Amino acid sequence: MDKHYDPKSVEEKWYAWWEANGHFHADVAQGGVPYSVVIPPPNVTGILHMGHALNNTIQDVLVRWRRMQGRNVVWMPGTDHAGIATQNVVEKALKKEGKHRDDLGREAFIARTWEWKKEYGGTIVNQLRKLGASCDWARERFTMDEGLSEAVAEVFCRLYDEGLIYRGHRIINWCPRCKTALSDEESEHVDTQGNLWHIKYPVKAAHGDSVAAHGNPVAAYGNPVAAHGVDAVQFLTVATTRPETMLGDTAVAVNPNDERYASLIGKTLVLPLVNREIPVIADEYIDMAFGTGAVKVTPAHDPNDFEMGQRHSLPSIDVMNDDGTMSAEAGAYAGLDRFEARKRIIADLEAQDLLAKVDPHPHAVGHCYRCDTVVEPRLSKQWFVKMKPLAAPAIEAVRSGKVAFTPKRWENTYFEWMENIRDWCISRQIWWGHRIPVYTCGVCAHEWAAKTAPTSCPKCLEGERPREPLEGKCPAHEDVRPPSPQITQDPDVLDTWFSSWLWPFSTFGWPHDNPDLRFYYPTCDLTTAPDIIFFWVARMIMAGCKFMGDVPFRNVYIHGTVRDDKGRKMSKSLGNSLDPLDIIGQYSADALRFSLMLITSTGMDVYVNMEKFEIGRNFATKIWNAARFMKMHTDKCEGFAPVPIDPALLRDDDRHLLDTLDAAIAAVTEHLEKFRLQDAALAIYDFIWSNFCDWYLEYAKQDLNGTDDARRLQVLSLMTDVFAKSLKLLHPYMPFLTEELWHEMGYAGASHPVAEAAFTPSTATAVIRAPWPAPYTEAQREAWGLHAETTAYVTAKRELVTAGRALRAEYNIAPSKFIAYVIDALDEATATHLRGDAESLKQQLRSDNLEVIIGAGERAMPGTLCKLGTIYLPLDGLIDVAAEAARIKAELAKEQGFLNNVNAKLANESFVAKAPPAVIEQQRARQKELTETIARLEKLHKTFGG
RNA sequence: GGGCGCUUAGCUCAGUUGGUUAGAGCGCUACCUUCACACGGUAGAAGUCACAGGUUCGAGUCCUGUAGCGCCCACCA
Repeated sequence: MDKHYDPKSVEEKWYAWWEANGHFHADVAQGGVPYSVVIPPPNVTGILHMGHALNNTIQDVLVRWRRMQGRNVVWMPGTDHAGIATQNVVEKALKKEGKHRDDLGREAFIARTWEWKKEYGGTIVNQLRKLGASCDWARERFTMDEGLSEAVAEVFCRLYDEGLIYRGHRIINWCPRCKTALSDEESEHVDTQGNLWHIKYPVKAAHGDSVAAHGNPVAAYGNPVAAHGVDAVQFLTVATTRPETMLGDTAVAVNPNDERYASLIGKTLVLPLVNREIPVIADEYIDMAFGTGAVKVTPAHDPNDFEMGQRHSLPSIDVMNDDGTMSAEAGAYAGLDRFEARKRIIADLEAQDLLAKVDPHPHAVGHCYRCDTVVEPRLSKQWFVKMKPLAAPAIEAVRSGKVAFTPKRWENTYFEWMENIRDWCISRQIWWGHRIPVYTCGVCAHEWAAKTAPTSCPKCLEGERPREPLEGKCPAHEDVRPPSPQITQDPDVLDTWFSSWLWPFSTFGWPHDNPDLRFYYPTCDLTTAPDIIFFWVARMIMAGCKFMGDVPFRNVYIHGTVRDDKGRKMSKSLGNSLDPLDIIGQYSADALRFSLMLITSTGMDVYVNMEKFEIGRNFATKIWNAARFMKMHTDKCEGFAPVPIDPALLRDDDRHLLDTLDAAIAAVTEHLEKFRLQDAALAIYDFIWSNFCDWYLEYAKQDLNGTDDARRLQVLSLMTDVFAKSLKLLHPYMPFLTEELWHEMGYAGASHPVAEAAFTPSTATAVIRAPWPAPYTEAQREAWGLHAETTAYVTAKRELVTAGRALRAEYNIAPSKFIAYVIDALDEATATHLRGDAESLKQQLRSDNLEVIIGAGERAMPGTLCKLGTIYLPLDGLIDVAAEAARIKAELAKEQGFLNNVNAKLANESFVAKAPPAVIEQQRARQKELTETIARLEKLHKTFGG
């Protein structure tokens, strides 16, 4: 074995080997209890970031653990075509060539995108391999591959035919850079310090008014100086955050109960800058307390205004183009960018003295989640899914517990959104994605949805249109004529998430019934980030309930966000991102995985910096060295083969080791069942490092270097077996290191008599297929003498040894100086037991240059204390007697305080009456212990002349 | 405006149904390069569990309120 562990070569070697040997591949034919997981498909444009590392490590831990438990495990991998994101990437590449997508045309552009996918789409998937993700790569899917596209078409047509997909003319979120509609979820609200501009709208004078007498009142308002010079003009002041939209105003609204404006309702205003006449309307929606209480109504650019427009039959004037520049409707401002137009409009209003005031106003502004451009609410004709009917069963599924969230609090978030769900805008004005399968007949104007491109119009085929007879084909069933130029398909594509929400069943072959789908659906655990609950999790539950008649998964584990050590979200623009591949390069994939798991508690955000990954690296080194140590001894032991446990040869520390291993196995299993991956990792870490390495391996040295061959063989067998089980426990977290050691230690194929089951040939080769360790049976524990007393003895012994070492440190005695100390054990049984083990104790202490004498206090001079009782240390001029007396006095006071508390507790009638017997018993024992300790301390204190 | 989370050792955080003297990692102090490991070992210091009330025999843990920080949702122009 090499002195140093080389993760790089090891990780590459084993990943290739696992894949080549089909260790990740799932097969229905093998039967058993399924454990299925679908990966949250990363964007095909993605590169591995810390969020992926966290998400996929969690999944891989669960998946590997379940696999070892003997479940029939499938981890379905794949990528998302990420409509807008991918199109952006390809457009950027085109731009470098000085081209635009329009130069290529739709078909060529799509072909170009597929080429890009073919060349770069595998990046993230290969990075997942570096992380160690044990996905069933043979099943890898892509949201635009043939099968998934079929599922999308199937779902669209079903919803369309049921009337759950409809086309609507309404205000949607428009990204002027991507030039497409977005769903509400795709518009991210960012708190922004904006302004509330107060603009004065002149009131048009009635006939006979003095202003009207000037002829054209509009002209007068167009020239405020003139207006002022001639007459007093009445104004209605409105407040707005988006002044440029005023060009599209078709009314101003006030609350009908607002006395300030009562007289103006029904009057006409003259819209500044455009001189359009617009009415003052009354609408309950208006909040009298906000702004001026008068609101400009722009039905084409604001959802509320749109609704008001509907209520009051107002026209809608769209003043913007799809790229965010002002449209022809904007008159003099046409062609200007919307923000430039805003500046100009403000300036112009100011020049005409129509800007009453400007108040700073913080508000949330929508940004495109793909390109961060400010989203424009805009009137548009789009496709929508009616969500309420889909939401109802999905709400019930969570309420009834068919789907459970971890942590549970996310269920509230889910309910909140689902109960107030709004229709989902699914059409996108881009090219990369699933084309909306809606067709229109140019002859009869019939519109319908079809899974495959139709060649003729069904309405016309029904006989309403005379048609040519077809040779050899029954016209009622199939039409083989070339596509009719009369039939046109909707140009838009579907929202990326329209394919993602089918992922848990489309990846298993739906809409076709098949064994995989039947066996693996519903999946078990879905692991994802909180920001994706609405985009994906909720919609998957809806789709599962709707199309499969069952939930898509039983558990949803929502993990936290990975942040930098200052708590900021990692982002490219901040430059505070850690690259998982850097961490893997510097510390190893195992270190990345283990550290992440160890520092992340269930569902909480995690703060990371580079140094945090030392934990995992150090742990790996520790284990590597422990293995080297054992290997060194097994190599020395010629022809070493493990022997079965001989109860006659077992000593306390052996029993204690088996005991703590048992506890660790139980704890790890239970924690993993409840998604407590941190606690499970801690239990493994603590067992291997503290119990196995620090205590047992040190303890075992005396036997390994001793002369008793039978005992040495027993100890070696025991420790290698316990180490094998430790590797199994650790394998889900550190797959590479454990696999390497599994082979280095010769566990692959070796027969371990203490192991819980004989390996079958197919499972003997890899830890990944080794069975998850089971706690020992009662019969074994009985036969081996694993009793509670064992733990008590070993605990006593450890404290005793610790006390000896502490003496040296406390009195600052050189390591070279031999110390014999004496212990007066508290209870006789322990003392007797430890005396019986005196020889091994002596050996154990030899390296510390210590020697202990049990229960002979009278012979020695007083020294210090440990929990077991009194420890005496020969003075030999090593101790400052006065200082020691003071120390003991302080100790005495502390113990007396504890005793007082306990006494008070036990004297309390309510406590005795109500506390559980176990707690009372505990307190009684403690009372006894404290009383004895105090008696001893008092004696000691006297000895020191106190 | 609603909802959620956090506040425990110098730092980052655990603490699972309320129950011995509240834990870990890092950092810190002292000693040790002893034949697996200095990415190590041994021993140690360090916390009025944000604040104020309440329930209880007993509260870091349950309830109410306050403060600070953070996140999510929301059409107040």
